[in-house]
Amino acid sequence: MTQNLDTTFAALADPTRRALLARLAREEATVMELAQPFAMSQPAISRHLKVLEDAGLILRRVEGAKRPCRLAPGGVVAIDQWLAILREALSRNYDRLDQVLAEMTALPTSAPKPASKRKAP
Amino acid sequence: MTQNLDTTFAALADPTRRALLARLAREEATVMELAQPFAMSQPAISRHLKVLEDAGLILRRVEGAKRPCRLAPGGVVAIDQWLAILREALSRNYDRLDQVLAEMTALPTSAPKPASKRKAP
DNA sequence: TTGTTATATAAGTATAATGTTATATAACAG
DNA sequence: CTGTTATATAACATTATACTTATATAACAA
Repeated sequence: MTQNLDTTFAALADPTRRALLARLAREEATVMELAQPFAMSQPAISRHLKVLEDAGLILRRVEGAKRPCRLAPGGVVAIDQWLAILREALSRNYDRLDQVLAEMTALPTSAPKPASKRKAP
Repeated sequence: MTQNLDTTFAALADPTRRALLARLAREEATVMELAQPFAMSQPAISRHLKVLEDAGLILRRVEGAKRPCRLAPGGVVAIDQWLAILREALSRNYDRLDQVLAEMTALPTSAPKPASKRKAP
């Protein structure tokens, strides 16, 4: 249940699985309903759904012979929490860039760039 | 480099690469600096960095013989845009749950559920 | 019961990912 | 130029992923 980030990111790294999630974002659906639009066997879809379940991205309930799937929040929450590290760092960099640009504007005709030497033939 | 989601999610699905990104969230670093804490060869780290670069998660500049790496925003932005689909659907589900709970509270000893079949919009 | 539908699991295979060591390239220091 | 440092690439082994078809299970319908 408490999926790890490896599993969750890997689950999202497949276009079929993302398409399944996009479908489930509209409405709950059974395995056959999910499989129908794909040029892929039912066992293949079943395995994709297992990957999504292990990743905390979907939940399944039992309803007779059917197993309707719906989105679960766990995976997205875990990913968001991890991405927060990157978001914070990126926004810090962005602020710093703003500051550098502001300084460049404030000091008009200074030395422009370091200009590193590149390869010789 | 408009990296695709497969590449970006797959890049994040590896603990070594996430650790590299977490390191770069603190500060820019060269390949050797990044490699040093890991029990892994330098070529392995170089390849991980290439994966991160292709994923739009880092940028590298040339500085003499060194190639300092820093975080890039592209990958995170792409992921966020895609996750928006799931977030929206999940919050819709959550609101619906809230509503169901509110109804259950409002009607104490009534018939248990209206149980309406959901259909597409 | 028997047949049908819905789904899961098994076995096999092809491709891709991740690591290794050895080597190539390019800049730097002398 | 020569040796050293920083990084990339090549070749290879190992393991994981993503399919396939065939079959198992379980509910439903007759």
